[in-house]
Amino acid sequence: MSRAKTTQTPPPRATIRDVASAAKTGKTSVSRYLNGEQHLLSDALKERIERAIALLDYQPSQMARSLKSGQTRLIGLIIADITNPYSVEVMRGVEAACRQQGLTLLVCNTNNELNQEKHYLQLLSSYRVDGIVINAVGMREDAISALQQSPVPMVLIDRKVNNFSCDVIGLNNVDATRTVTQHLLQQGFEAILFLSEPMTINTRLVRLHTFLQEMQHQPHKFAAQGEVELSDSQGLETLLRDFADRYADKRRAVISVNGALTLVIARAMRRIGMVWGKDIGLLGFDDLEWAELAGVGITTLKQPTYDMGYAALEQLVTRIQGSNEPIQEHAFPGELIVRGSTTLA
Amino acid sequence: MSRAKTTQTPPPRATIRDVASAAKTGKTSVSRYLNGEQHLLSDALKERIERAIALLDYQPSQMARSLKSGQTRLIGLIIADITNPYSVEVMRGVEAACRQQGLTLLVCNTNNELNQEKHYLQLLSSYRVDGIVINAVGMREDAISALQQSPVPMVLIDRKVNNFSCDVIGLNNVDATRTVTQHLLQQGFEAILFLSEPMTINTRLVRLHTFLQEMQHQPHKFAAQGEVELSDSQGLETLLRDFADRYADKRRAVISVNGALTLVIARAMRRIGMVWGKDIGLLGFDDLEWAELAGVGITTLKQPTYDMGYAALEQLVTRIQGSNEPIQEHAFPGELIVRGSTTLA
DNA sequence: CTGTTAGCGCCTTCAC
DNA sequence: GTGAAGGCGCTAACAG
Repeated sequence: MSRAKTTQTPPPRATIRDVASAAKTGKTSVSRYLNGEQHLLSDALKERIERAIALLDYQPSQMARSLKSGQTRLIGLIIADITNPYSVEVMRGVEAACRQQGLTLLVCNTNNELNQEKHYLQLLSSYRVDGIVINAVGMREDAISALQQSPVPMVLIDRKVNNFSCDVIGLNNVDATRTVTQHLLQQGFEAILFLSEPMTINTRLVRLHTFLQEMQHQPHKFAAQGEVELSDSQGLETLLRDFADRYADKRRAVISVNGALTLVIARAMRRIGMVWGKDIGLLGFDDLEWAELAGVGITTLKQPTYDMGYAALEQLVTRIQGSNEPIQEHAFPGELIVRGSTTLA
Repeated sequence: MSRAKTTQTPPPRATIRDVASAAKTGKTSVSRYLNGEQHLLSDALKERIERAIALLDYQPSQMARSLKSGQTRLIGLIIADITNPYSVEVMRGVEAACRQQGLTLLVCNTNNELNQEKHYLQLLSSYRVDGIVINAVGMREDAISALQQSPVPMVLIDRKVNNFSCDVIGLNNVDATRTVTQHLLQQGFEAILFLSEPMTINTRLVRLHTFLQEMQHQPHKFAAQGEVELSDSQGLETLLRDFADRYADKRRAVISVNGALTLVIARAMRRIGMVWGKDIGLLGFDDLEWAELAGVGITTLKQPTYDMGYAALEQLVTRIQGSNEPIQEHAFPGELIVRGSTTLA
């Protein structure tokens, strides 16, 4: 019966005190040993401590350390949609930078839900993370109240939040949208439909406005716009058909505001037998790993997502270290990758 | 100058003591208030505490709590390759389950590097996570030594590790591989090439062995196998060409051992002008969001990844709660999704 | 019903 | 060189 008990209760983790007594010394010396102040210890003592640590498989508790020091060396990353390859690349960048700085990443996925975002913000705060990188759900004020209070340094990725002043890392949306629009015009497209998910996000608005602005200068060209939920495939098909009908005699193209939408648009086109690169042009923000495999290929505007994540963390670290420089907005350039979908035969 | 100082030193977070004194009471009452023992407090006191908390924007420190209780309510998830959509879905499942259980997820990406894995294992342990879900890098013994020691409950996802007894959640690889092989045979394919990344992972081995075994029973059919690194596009092209040449007069098909490889194979086929669904059959483990868009579509064996992640966490929780039941190996069924690539015209 | 007290594991003066 | 003592923020006896 004592056996059962032994199995059930795992041996409690060794503490610094255990190590100390095993090494026949005090906690202080062990602590010193751990914190690189080894030059203060006699070789004999070092020896003993080393052995005791190995013997007990001792690992200092970060919890206790953090409690004492007030620094957790934990970074929170809040991502709106981890399903999105864009987010995954950002995450990889942030993570790489964290590793390089000896920080640990706490990743949270809000699934594009505002209350999840609030929940995680509070959670991270209660764990006393040293800083937060956040890809916000929206730009409305809901989340801000919670944000603005917090004394935790933050950096926004991609999406700005109204009335909330904070460093932002993102794409140079204006330049990128101009590039994209000009490319389509140069390829001879005459009617362009800008498709977007709901305009609840700053980035989407900027892209749309820039697009419309670019098109204004064009005398005999036509700009159209549509808004769809990712799940509304019916609505999307209708939108596409209407566009094709209205500009039946023009060379037509569609711009997709982001990668997730591009996938949905491509599927819809498939279903209604509209072939990109032949019946219609297609261009999407965000590069896609399968872009070259889909029919004749899909032209994309690639963002340096990994670098953006990396840069976001670096910026965050300067804030953590107490930097008081004015708010930064770092805009990265995009890269147009031309494929078959925008080079009509 | 006092202004500068104020800006630089953010107001220290309120502690339970601050709340207590603001509410003119002791820490205990505040603690009780926080821990749902409100029925023990007088309405007047509750009132005051509530106000004090709101006023100071007080949030209890999880660090201190964990230190006291010995439980962090933190779960570690170690993922071999976060780039892989498979992993992302697993993560989403684990995360959903965590949320449902009031646990917080610490996600680590090992990038398929063994030393990263070891590093993170130790890190999670030093943060005293309550449990770990791990998608191991390999099945060699290197990492195990570190693993086996640990008193932290663990659950493996997808990949088993030799000599390490631990619950495992994964696909029913035998059944799935049979399904896949039989499907190709029924479609009239006569020569089948099984392509895999290096055989460093248990799952891949099982799939290969099952495939070979299934093919043994087939009199006039031919089984071939190849091993490639994802980055070795040259080698892959050669492999595909050789296969096509050797079985020039047979109906040929390729099985890809996982989603990442399927992408690479599809690209290689594109480059050498080999058209799936026409020149050759193609079938891959793991469903891909773009599978229907690539040419005539690619047949896949879909895994219930989200559910697997969810189940993994649930299993982990039973262990955390002290369950001593024998090691479980939960194998989920796969689902064959037939598309154009395996229905030769 | 409420407050006082003693640690959780660690680091850090401060003495020896 | 080394160790003892106090406290980080919190919870849980144990008194009142």
